[in-house]
Amino acid sequence: MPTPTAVADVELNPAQRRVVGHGDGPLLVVAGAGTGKTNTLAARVAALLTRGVSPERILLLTFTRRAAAEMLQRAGRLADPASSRRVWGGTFHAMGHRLLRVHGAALGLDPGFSVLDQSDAADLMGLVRSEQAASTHTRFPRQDTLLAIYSRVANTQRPLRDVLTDAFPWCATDAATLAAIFGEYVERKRAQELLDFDDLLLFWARAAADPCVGERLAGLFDHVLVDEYQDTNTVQAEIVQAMARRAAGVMAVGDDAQAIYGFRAATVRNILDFPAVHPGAAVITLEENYRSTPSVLAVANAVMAEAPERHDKQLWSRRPDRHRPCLVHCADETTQASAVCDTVLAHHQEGVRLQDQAVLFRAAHHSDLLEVELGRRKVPFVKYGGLRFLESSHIKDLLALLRILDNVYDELAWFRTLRLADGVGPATARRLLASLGVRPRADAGSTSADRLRHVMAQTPRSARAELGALAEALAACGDEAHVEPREQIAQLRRALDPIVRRSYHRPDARLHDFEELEHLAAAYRSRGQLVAELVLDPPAGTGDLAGPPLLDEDYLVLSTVHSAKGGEWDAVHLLHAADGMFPSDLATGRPEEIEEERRLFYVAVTRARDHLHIYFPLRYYHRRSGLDDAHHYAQLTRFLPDAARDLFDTRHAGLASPEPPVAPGTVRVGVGAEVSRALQDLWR
DNA sequence: TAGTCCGAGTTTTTT
DNA sequence: ACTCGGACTA
Repeated sequence: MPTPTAVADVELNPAQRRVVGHGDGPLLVVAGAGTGKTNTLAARVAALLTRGVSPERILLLTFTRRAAAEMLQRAGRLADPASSRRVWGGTFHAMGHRLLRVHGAALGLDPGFSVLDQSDAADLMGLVRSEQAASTHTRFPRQDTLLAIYSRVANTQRPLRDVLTDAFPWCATDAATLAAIFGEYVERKRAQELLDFDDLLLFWARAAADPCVGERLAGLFDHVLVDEYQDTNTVQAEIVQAMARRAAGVMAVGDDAQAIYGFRAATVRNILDFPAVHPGAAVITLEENYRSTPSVLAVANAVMAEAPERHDKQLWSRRPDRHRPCLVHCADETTQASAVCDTVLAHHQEGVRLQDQAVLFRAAHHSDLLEVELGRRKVPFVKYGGLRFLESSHIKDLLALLRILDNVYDELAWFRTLRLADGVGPATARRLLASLGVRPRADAGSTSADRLRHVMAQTPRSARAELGALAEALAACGDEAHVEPREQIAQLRRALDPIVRRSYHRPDARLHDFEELEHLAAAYRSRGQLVAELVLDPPAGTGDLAGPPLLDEDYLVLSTVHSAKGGEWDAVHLLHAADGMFPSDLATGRPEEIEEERRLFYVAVTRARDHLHIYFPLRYYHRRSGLDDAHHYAQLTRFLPDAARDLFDTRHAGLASPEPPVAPGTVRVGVGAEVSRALQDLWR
């Protein structure tokens, strides 16, 4: 019997071969973690290409750009690299964007629309919010909450009132005001030709359902393949159904045990209902795990065994067992950070590259202390998840200028740009918008540079030099046909230089980011393409672009569990396995939320090939710094029940005795707090 | 316009 | 415990 240790490019097990060899017609693949899903999907694409399906008639929808690129690269190795590159592959949002640029006009969409990222959308929501009188009362939801509610309505396609009672009960009394704000928000986007992330899906779904445009769209593809189907939402399922209605084949791959995007309105119903929605669908289950050792899988299975809703898959592996998973009890967070460093470096000594190890955690800030410690010990690392490159304010400044060039009526971009200048705040900026002919619209045909020069006299004297420089830079970028995107960035960067130096604390790192952006821009043919792709597929990593200069160097991977989806490493270090951190105590309100946290924990565990280390800090300080040492003792995560703990070796870091000095959960207040309370009592 | 002070609500994960 | 928004002042 052939026993593949890893799924080699040509070596597939019988179930995988059935997937690859499946003819036309709908197909659902239920693929447990580590069962060779990526290879199988890649082999299927390769098989389609070999069968003579033309690459541009294949649509491959994945969760991230990276996943699509990797699958197509593997498919290229199996079939023909040149043709695999012509396959339509990417995220729902990126593919929607691409299709809408070409076919959106038929829906009345201006082909020059701009795409708002999450924080732009929130800003626009905030603008509308501030204009609504009723929104001033206390407890009125903030702009981010407003966007979250709006987005949930859009993605679930359920009435506002239901969404409020279900997910945002504390906002239910404001339903009428919310409806008014959302109405204005939608109107504002329409007037300024802006599409937010949700719109990319909604317009695509609308277009695909349209009797005329929809036929044309559906006619573009013979095969539709969707990865991570358990994390799609209602609108995405509608898109798949509509796009596949003329296709020879539609295939969805997913694992209900790995559904972790409920907060983004993803619904497991999609994968469960696939056979009903696509009649005659074949269902193939992949259960043999090629990634992890049996003892890692035992932990994963034990975690899921506690789920009230049964997932009737048991992962198994033929791999030999070598190391038992390790549960590390740490005195506190600081000890955890150094214990992780120690273990990472010990593995490194044994020959496991840093790149083959990952540190995973629930929330982006959970790695803060570790990052300091890694820096101190000079261990190179890259972090995924959390604050993105694009969200740093200097990058948004530069992007705002690009967006003005692209869409001269983009109110938000103007608002941001104007305030860059010394002496221009919200009040002046708002006044200038009218003179610029942006809101209300005027002077059709006049360029951004002209408009800016025209209002110069109305700006404070202190702002004129900087605004003048910006206007010149905008003018220099104006001729899209002759000025390369890279040169445009160079121009804008020069004008921003003094502003960045004046307004940011450590300007050099930020100016360096501009340089990186300039290099990045060389890969794009047009400014519009650059801006859109940057928004839809921002560079990962933090601070600087952890790009080419690091490539030859070995580095440790730090990642949120969400961002680690689809990844695998020889050694996985999972931080903060304490109740309150994982599961996050923000997500323990409703049973569904806890179940999603459990699946998230399962995803984290199943990323490990050979070594699994789970760290549990016993003591959490309430204040990071300060004189008093108020802290509490944590409890081990509820996802590791007693039965599961027998699967681990136990280690202790920074602890004289393995037991906590007081019962878990008790709060002790340190000396400093007692002193200050005594002082308080003096004048009470 | 921008800085300071005060009070109150909120907290995470991502395209 | 921290951040955001509003009010008030220079």
